Amino acid sequence: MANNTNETIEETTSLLDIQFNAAISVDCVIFGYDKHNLKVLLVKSDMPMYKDKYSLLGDLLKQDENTDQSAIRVLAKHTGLSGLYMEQVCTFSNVNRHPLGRVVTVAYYSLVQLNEGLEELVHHHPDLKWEKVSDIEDLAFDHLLVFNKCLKQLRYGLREKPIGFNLLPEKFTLKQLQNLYERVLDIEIDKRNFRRKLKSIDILMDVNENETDVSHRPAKLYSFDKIRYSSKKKKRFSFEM
Amino acid sequence: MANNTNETIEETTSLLDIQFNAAISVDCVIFGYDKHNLKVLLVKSDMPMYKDKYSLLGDLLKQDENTDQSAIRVLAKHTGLSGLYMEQVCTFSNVNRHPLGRVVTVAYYSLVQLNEGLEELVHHHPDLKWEKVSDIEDLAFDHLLVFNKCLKQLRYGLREKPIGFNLLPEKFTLKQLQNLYERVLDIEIDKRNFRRKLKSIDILMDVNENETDVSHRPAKLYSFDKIRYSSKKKKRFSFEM
DNA sequence: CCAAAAGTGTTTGTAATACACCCATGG
DNA sequence: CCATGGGTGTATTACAAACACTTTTGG
Repeated sequence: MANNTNETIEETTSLLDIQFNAAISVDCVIFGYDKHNLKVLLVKSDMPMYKDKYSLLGDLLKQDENTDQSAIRVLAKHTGLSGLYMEQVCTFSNVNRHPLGRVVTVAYYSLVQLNEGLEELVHHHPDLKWEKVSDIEDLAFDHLLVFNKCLKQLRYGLREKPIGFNLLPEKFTLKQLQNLYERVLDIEIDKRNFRRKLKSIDILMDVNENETDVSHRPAKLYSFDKIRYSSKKKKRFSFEM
Repeated sequence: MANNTNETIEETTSLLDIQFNAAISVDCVIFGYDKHNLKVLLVKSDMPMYKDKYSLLGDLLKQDENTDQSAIRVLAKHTGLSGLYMEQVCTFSNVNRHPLGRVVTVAYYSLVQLNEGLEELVHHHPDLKWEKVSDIEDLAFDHLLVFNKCLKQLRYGLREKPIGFNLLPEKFTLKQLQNLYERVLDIEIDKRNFRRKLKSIDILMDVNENETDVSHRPAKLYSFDKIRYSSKKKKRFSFEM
């Protein structure tokens, strides 16, 4: 794919040169879950026409990276974390979506467990905030559109793939997992049915530990068993509930 | 979104100007179904390094259009048709995916019923061909990747949304519909179960006509009842089978 | 011993699967 | 009247949904 002749390069460099080029950006909907609420990391817009509005975290694509790499870079820059779960969602390209020129943006969402460290982020960076998903009403640019699309894809994926674990600590209780599903999907789930479902899917590992520091019967802790999951991945099963 | 002050324009035009820009293209996986096979419209690559290979139909994004419009334009140009079912699938942006320079491409798939008119297309345009999906092994650029992703999304969507009808004529028999599911998903379906399922979903309209020109009992013709479908769309139901 | 949440089974309805014969038409 | 594919029903099984009480711990 890289050993083109000089001839070819000349021919097409010119072809592409006369073509319209656009800036390409990546926008990340960074979902954080703090055991009660699903939140999204937002940054105060630095554009005069969008002052007082917040926007998603993003950046322009660089010459030596693809959009996945760009998204990883944006995540690392703002959260300090790498290896986060991440999905490309959709590309937005309306002609006037960006007031400063033509910018086509590729949207990603990613998932992170909102611990104290991450909550603290916003104290050092006053332009950042974790906004509850249910409180998001208005964003700069077309970012409300982008956000809605990403939220939809997250909800969809949560029913079909074991991605929810990315929003929880390594070890968690069944109640925490159920709460996650209830909060993110905005539904109520019967405790017994939920537990039976999880038992039948059989992708959790009993870590033989209990919750601590609770003033009632402590719950057992589990972790997601990636290995067991991949071994049964072939048969399509649904997380539907 | 369009009344920026001069100040803003100056400030950011310069900001965007110094940024890296890339060409943006749209690539369409145009699926055609001829009652026996699912096929894809391909065009012989005009690039020396990919001679003898075929590629998807695509074009570079123009200044005054978004990628949806660009895809519609590509579809119209090569099939002469408009209003085809179409979905954005994914964006591919690897640095070296295009030998002539940096081109980020947005992939779409679309669905069309392959009638004689469309089959004939390829006689007037010797560079075009309808290739059976099962025969596609190698394509120019990263188009095999693009194609595979689009096929996957088509199969996925077929199980969840009533999009199959876009591959059939307005009026069709239940057998034709079943064949479509079997061929596209590459599975076998029990005739009685299939028919019961469709009856329960209740989105077909009996057009009170029969097949003609068959040397056996003619089958009843149905059409997809869009209105009835949208009226029950709220409850999520699955085309799963 | 009390408060609080953890943990557990059964019943009922609904949808998926497997399976075989009669019917209507053209030739 | 025969060949061809169209059209139909039932029994079984698996899964989803609804629902209430006992157990364990901390204070």
